[in-house]
Amino acid sequence: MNKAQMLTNNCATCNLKFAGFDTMDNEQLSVFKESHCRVEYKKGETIIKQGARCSNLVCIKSGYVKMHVEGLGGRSVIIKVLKPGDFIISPGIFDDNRNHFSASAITDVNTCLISIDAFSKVFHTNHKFAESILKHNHQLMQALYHQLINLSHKKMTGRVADTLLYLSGEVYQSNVFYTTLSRQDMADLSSVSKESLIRILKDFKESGIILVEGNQFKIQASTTLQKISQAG
Amino acid sequence: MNKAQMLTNNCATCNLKFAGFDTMDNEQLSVFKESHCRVEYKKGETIIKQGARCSNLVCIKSGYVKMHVEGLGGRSVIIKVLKPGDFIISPGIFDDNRNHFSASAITDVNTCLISIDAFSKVFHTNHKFAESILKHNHQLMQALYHQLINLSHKKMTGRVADTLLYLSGEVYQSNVFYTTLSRQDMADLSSVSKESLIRILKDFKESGIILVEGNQFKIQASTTLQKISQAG
DNA sequence: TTTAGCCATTGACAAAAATCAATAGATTTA
DNA sequence: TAAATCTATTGATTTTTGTCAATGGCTAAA
Repeated sequence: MNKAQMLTNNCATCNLKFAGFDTMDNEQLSVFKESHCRVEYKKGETIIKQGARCSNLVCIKSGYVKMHVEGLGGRSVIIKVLKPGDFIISPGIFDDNRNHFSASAITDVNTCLISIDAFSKVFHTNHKFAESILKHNHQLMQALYHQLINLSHKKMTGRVADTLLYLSGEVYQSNVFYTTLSRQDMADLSSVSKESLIRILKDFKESGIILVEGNQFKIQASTTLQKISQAG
Repeated sequence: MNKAQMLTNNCATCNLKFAGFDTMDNEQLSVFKESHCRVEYKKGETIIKQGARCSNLVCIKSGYVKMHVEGLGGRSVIIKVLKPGDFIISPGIFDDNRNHFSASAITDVNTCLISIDAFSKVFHTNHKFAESILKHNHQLMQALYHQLINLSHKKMTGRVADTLLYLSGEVYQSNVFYTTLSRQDMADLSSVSKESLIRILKDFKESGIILVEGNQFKIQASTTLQKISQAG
């Protein structure tokens, strides 16, 4: 994403791959455009807070965001790591109007916020847009089913292998990546304790499956990782 | 539900609390009515098969259904137990057209099946209906978030307590209930092994928290169960 | 009725994973 | 720069949980 694209204030020419953008006519695009506001978050800042009223559709123009559910005793589970082009629709929108998860910046992040009102207006006037939103939802749900299976049937090594494959395959889209996720974050993403995560990374490193140096990762044997993941 | 209501063939007078029914006009109702077909399943039968093409919106007129995701090595997780009045929209509908979970009858079940085409037609012409579908989806998703937290942060006793509270509170809606779920099913609902589930039920029974006699349950100290659930 | 098969239960044991404690490294703040 | 703070790492230990094996009961089929 270059600077010129990032700074565009026109939804019609926005580079975001926002599902449903292409179903919108000029009038609908201008509803979005008028409601939008650009906000920058610093690394560590909370973008969406679980329990608070949900007021925006959040589009990520640049940077990375972790989506997490806060549980008992300060612990949390990371559901998903979002990258540029992704967006967040809080599942409370047509329901109790509350956020049911939090989202925090794990790098500096540029966002474009669309008001719920504008979203709702377009949802109600453009059925193709509505369909694409439902589709987006369903995909999220499928990911949750997958995660549920992982949690209940796989042991730690399999879950950590999954996390590594997820980060390299879907988030950073490269076998070599630098992550701003802490070890605790990676543990929350795998649902293991921080110590266990570290031990497993060490094992993988010693077996030559991955290369780790601080937060710099290289997946060397992704087929082996896949086997570990499959074996549970 | 009495026989007369159950046998009604008219969507306008259907007693199902199907979200969005009240947003439909006569024309839309007749789209549903024309596409519908009534099917009876015997206990144990598969209603929706994971991986197969999804072709219907399934409304449950009577009986109970388990919604489960099949994982590795024949093991599965039960996501939800559905009761009369509930319905299932497969999350593949506007996406890959595949079912991402299975649904099986745990009693004899009466269903009303609406074709995807009819569903899609009404979804596209009635934005209030669309909104209620999205809302339904979001509620399902919130339940999944909750389950994710349970799985990753609670230990077995807390999860089994949750299962008992769920069955009595949401499914059978009574402190006293008879379930057709097997011990293995209850274990899959709690994500523990069958043996562990049995041991914990025994503990609860010996502590006087519940009364169990085969598949007949009575919750005697629901506050205690809630505390166990909260404690993790 | 008898046999076979499935489900529930129990005990013993092994594996898996979390917790606790201590240390080292890195980074921020005074 | 030094102190303070936070994160990462490692080892030792305990807790949690699953697996295996054996048994009894109930049901369904021959």
